[in-house]
Amino acid sequence: MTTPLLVLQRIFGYSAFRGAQESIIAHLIAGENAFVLMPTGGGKSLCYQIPALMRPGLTLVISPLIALMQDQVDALRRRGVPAAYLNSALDPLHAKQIHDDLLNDRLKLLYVSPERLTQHSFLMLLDQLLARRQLSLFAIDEAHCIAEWGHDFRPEYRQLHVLYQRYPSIPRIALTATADLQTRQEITEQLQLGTGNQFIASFNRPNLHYCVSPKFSPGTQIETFLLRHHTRDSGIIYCQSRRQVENTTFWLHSRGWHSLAYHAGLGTTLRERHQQQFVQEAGIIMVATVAFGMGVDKPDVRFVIHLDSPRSLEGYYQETGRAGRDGEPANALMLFHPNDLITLRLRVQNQSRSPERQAIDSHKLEALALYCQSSECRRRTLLGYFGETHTGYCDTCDNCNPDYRTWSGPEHRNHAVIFAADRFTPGIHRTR
DNA sequence: CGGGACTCAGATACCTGAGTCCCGGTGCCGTATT
Repeated sequence: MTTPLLVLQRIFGYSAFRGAQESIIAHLIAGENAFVLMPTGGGKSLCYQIPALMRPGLTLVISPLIALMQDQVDALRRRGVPAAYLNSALDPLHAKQIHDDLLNDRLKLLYVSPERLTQHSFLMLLDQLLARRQLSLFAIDEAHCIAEWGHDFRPEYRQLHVLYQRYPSIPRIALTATADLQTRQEITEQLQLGTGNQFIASFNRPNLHYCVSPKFSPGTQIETFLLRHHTRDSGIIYCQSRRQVENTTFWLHSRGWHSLAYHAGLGTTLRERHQQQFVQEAGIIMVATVAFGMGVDKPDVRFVIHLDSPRSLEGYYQETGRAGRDGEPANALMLFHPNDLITLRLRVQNQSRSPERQAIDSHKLEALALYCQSSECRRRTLLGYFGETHTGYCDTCDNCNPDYRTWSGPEHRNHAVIFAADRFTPGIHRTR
């Protein structure tokens, strides 16, 4: 008789479970639903992969990106686990093969996108598996996409309720590393997970150090920060627009920094090349839009700079969370100007979304505004937003420790004074 | 596209008007075309 621990040791090669992994796995094996919130690198995947191997039949994993599916399936196959994905990157012959494998119970895990899942033909296939009692578990990876993308960008993310409506007897697990209270509620409702099945780890990342600096001369500020703290480190600079990415990359390059651009307008080949370079080589600065990050596995990212304000505190946490996954100290610097907020507020107002949705977007944005303009411990504010209490005085943010206020230039104390005294110099502009 | 924000030059010490620039970002899927 095999146990989860034996599977963990024999298949995955770890000696012991971490955090809540063991209880989540036991929960799923017993046929219960689960909502799992765990920081990146906390071992989320194992929470459904081990039950997948211990329960009879197929575990279906809903994943947002083809690249993520490929990474996961490659890793599983290397360990000898029969896993596959079904998506548009696959040629018809292979797709047919997987179809056959599914009907003959030769696969333990199948990865698909929500778009694939909601196709009629695919649901018919699942119906067949259900009828043969070959359907074991549904796992929704990166479940925050339901709230983040489901409302306009990828509407199929709001149709995942088909899982419990059509297959009520099959347990569901949703996993993510970032979700505020609102997002958690949305995921739980959308997938009917039940309120008693929540496994929520701490959001605190003690090795991340936070600073919000008034933005008055972004180029100089970035360079000061890099020269003082990160002359040879890998890091990410987040911008709001593709144009800003281009300009900043060009500018950094002209100043002798090894920088690469990443946004969805660059084309698949170039994006893949840049991402691979960033992961494999040391000391590259990736200048990127929100397109960059998900599924990027690089433990030694030493800094994340926000050149423009993100549109929510949730997004900010997610993006800064890509630094310091190795547990070593890493810095999160935000260059903030109140004008950025004005633009974002207008954008929320002008969105053609329901009043309820606008209220939620607005709430998420105002949480960020509070964070930027607060003189309280950043860590306390950030954790408080996610419903966690922290005593404050973390000593590793600019509000707790004066040393952190000089990251990108002279010490800043009061945003209002600085913005009254200085005229705002807009973003870095390419010289023609 | 209309309109707001910014820059710059010129006339005149703070303001005006013309010109320029900008107007977010994320990916599946399938079908049509080289």
